[in-house]
Amino acid sequence: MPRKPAYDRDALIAQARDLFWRQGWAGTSLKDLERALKLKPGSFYAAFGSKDALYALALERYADEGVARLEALARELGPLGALKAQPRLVVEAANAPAKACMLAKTFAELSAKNHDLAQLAATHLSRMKTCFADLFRQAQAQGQIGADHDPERLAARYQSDLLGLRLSAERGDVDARQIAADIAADLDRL
Amino acid sequence: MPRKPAYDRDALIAQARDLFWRQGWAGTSLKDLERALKLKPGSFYAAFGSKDALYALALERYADEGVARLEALARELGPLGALKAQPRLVVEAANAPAKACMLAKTFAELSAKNHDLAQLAATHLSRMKTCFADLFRQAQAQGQIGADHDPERLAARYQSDLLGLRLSAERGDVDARQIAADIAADLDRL
DNA sequence: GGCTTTTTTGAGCGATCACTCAAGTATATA
DNA sequence: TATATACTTGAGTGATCGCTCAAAAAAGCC
Repeated sequence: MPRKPAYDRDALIAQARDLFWRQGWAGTSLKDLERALKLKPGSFYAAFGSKDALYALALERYADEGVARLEALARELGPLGALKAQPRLVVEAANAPAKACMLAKTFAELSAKNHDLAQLAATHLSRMKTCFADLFRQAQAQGQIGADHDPERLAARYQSDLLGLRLSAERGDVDARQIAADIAADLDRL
Repeated sequence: MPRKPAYDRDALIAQARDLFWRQGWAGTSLKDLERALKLKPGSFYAAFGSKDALYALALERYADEGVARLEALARELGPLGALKAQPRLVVEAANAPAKACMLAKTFAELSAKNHDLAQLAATHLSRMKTCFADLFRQAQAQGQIGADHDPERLAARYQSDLLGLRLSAERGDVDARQIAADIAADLDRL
């Protein structure tokens, strides 16, 4: 007996993610969302409950797809290959809403006020770091990098470099491809 | 015959810089500023004109002091010494309002909307990059690093790593000192 | 002390914020 | 086709945003 919604919820979350990713939390108003998602306030709140709840869904989606993409890359190129390819891929992602990492942007914007979304972003960043560590561990097991390295430490440094790279990639006066190449080259010296 | 202001303008700019640095542009309201600077709205606008104008002054101050600190460090430790010390110093700065770079935070928050302050932050980031390049050039001239390196490229990578490090330093699940040590160690292999 | 000039004060402006809700509309079942 | 059950609509909520301005207070000069 009920009527079905006229929208595709998954597509709306993806659109919201793109908007939030580009413009940040405070930089994206409900008017922006209503316009982009073509949803009136009533429908918006019926569907998602609040701006923050939708942001949380968007963050989740962002992180899930990031992990999935990395794991697919590792299946294709092997652990070290994936780690070496990732910087270039991130910089060259032409149709992404932004180069910078949405988790990092969210954390940077909201951590000072102890916002729940900052904690959520931090959790997902941790998850990504664990993925990196796993790949370093696998590469080590396969003898692709020296046994005298701590995978967790490598992962922390690698993720840090990647966050810097992705911010740099938004600048007009920086050649991010060079930086990406240098990060990848460093992995060969391990 | 005129009356003198009761406040120290330079001190107010420094306080505003600390607030903006921690909380960002949108995250810092005029109420926050009025409370921190102990200024009623009228005095605030008589002194600074607008929130954005004060933010610009704060950015300027931040960048100027950053450059000055780096140059002083280079006089004390030499060019390569300064570059190697900087990561550790940045991570260990205990009384700084935040670990992350204010220029990077501003740029990340505001560049999507083409805000003037994002452009200003980008300009100052460029300035800092030039400082780094100069130090790499000096280190090269002194034979401390190989002649087969492009100082501009080294500077871009170094700054990118530093921005990543400083963001990582705000996370609870990352040992930023390890990353800082690893960045410094990389400079010895040039 | 009297006058001028400036700063300080704080109520309050219009705009926008995230959000609500009652009325209108469309759809799936009976 | 009639009814029940959602979904859609958009005017409107109180709160907060950056900011203005006229009145009150204070300091420098005669």
